[in-house]
Amino acid sequence: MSRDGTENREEAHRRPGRPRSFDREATIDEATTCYWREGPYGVSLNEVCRQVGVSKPGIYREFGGEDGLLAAVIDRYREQVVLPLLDVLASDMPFGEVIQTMLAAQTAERDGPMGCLITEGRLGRHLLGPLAAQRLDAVSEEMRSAYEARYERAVADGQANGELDPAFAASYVDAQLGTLLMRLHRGDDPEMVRRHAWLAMQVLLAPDR
Amino acid sequence: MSRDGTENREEAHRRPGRPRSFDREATIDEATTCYWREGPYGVSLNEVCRQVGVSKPGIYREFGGEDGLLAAVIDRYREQVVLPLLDVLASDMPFGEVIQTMLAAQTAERDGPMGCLITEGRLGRHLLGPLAAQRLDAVSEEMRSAYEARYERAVADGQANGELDPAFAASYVDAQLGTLLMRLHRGDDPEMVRRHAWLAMQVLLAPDR
DNA sequence: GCTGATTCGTACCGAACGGTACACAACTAT
DNA sequence: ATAGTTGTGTACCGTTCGGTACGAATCAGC
Repeated sequence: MSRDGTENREEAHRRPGRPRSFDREATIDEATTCYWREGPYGVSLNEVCRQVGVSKPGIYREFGGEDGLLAAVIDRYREQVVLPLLDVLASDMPFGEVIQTMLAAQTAERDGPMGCLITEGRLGRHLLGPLAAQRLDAVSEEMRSAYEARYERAVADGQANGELDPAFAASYVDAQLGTLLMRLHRGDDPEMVRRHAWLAMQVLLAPDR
Repeated sequence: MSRDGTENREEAHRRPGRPRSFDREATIDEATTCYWREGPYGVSLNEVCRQVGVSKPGIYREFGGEDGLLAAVIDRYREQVVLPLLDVLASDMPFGEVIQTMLAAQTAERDGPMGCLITEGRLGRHLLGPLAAQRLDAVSEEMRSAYEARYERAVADGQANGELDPAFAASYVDAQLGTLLMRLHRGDDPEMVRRHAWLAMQVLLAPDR
């Protein structure tokens, strides 16, 4: 396949013209870090270009503009952060331990930025372009439905308070996790935030045991 | 007293020079509505001037700039919104009813903007000037300590779960109410938001009854 | 009417924003 | 070498931002 410019190194580039020097993957990675650290609204496209070390026309040629770049960043964030989280949700750990593990993972001191790019994006979704907004909604719904499925499984296993409508419980988890992530991004004390979230989650757990 | 330009109407203005036409109180009122509706970061000073119908130099002469205007707005908001809320907290209603009343008041459909100016301001406190940030912190602490006092009273009356540290419970209430107000401002369904908050508050109530 | 005092808004400043025109660099093919 | 093709970044566009210089407007006193 020689659809794109990355043929095998042996034959090098056959096409005429100047060879590409723009590294799409590295750009997405660095831009993801920028947007994650500062929040999607806390950093301008100019600033991202400065920090990543690429020119603005380069971004426009590759992603079509700020909206397209953010859409690519959200996709990358989904693969690297959200999917592992969904794996934890899908595991066969007891419900309470799943919750505890998720809270602990998010509030653990880490090298990278605290908080969640998706959560920050949802805080000002109306400021996003159509592409980024669509990806954001998709990932949000993906997470929400995972919460709902896990809650239903927990109810079936007797590990969760079954008196709540699953969709309602899922959106409750979504809201509580959103709060946790937003506060972490704001710089609140992770341990306090974690304890608040854990307290809020108690209403979902099965009363006995 | 003739310290300021507003002497009694009988004697009119005695001082030389062009009489004041700038209405400080009306400006604060209208600006409060603007910042409340759009959020402190969702509206520029230029836009506020446009909507209120005053000139930018007028704002600078009266308030010293954007920071001073926001400080005055926060003070006005405190008087008109926060103090009545503190009155509800201080009332002798049972604890559960106090919580329910606060949630209902915030989530009720109303003519004015949904959400809370203070809460929105805290989301991006680092973007505020020193004056506005100081007022915001003061009001925030005022509310938090009111939550703490009311919770301690509820514990003493056997209306609240006494196993929580009062400061911890107060910051929990603060976080949950903040979430509620932020979601209302974002446009989430008020009824859903209210039910979520009420569910989260259950862990504070006394287990029996 | 004139002068001085005071308040007013127009019209500007430099900086930063998102977005783009275009000249030049770097390759293949002849 | 020369022409053709493709990728690149400088240097600009118009807009909006927070903030201000300054002359016009409106009063009291004379």
